[in-house]
Amino acid sequence: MAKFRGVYPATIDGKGRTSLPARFREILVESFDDERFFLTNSSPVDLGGGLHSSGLLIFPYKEFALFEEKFQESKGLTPAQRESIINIIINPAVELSVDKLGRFLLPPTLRKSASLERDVLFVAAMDKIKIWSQSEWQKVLAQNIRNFPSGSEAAAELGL
Amino acid sequence: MAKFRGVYPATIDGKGRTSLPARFREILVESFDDERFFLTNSSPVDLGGGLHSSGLLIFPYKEFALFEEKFQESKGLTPAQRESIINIIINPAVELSVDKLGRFLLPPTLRKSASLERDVLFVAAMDKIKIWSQSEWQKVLAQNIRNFPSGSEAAAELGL
DNA sequence: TTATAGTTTCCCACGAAGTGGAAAAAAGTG
DNA sequence: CACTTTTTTCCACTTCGTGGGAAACTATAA
Repeated sequence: MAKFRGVYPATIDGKGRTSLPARFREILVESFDDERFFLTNSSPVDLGGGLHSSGLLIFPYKEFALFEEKFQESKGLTPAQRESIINIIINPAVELSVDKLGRFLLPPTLRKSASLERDVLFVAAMDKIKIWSQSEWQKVLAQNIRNFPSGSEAAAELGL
Repeated sequence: MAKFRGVYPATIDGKGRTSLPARFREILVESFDDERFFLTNSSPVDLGGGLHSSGLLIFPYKEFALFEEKFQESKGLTPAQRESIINIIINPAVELSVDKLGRFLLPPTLRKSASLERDVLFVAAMDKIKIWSQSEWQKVLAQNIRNFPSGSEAAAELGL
């Protein structure tokens, strides 16, 4: 089953709309046979200056139900953690689908909580898609690069 | 099973396409019997002025699946390293194949992250192929040369 | 209930980007 | 040198992304 792959730039227009990259629309219907999806916050990340929520997350329709199930059944979470996940991920999630031109409206509250302005990136994440501001994503990558130089043990172990 | 061998120059055209050297196309179908491949970032390298990601990597289709498996099973990686590999190598990877003239489009995001302009090199790397800007590759080689002077222990040990 | 403002959706249009192929140019081969 | 293969350039066509007008819908207030 084909997964989402690749990173695509996009912009948010004056009305708060953005277009889901064509490739991701295809995968959505071909692999998840449903063009509906859920949009919600992603988990907060620390980019040096404290923890914030700097991205959004798209779940294919069915995947979100699976996620909720997994969450219900998971045993390793403290009550505080459960509450966080409910308030950040589960409750704010909205069901959406794209219009005839492949676009959708980013609900203002989600958009604000991820501080998305004009230039964003759609980043494949296996069976989900992340939406990040381009500048914030650069910071994540810069951090990642430091953890993973070629010639490192990690690289050698994987034949890279 | 024949591996990729040799270094070939190539150029990127105005639309961002480049042609996979004929020899590599042959190997791809003869040794890996599948003309599809995955293109992604290579691991970051320090060329003196800090770490960046200066090349791309082609995995024959099946090899990429094997790589993902190896990654899943590998035990020696810290969570930070795992995240790095996911964000740099795995998620940005795209499946491609060449057109009837042997060309393929370098996806803009990958192209930018490796800073590839016009003149590139296709460099054999066992069961993978690297794509580097010619100028950056010179720097890698210069570095390599310093680590391996003729007359060194390393050279003597191998009868070189 | 109706008026009004604000928001969301639909649709058109244009420019940018991607795809494919013909043909010229360059490189490789005997 | 002549011939074949590969690469590059160029052009045509299609698809995709973006901006904007206008219609539909929602919410609030009169």
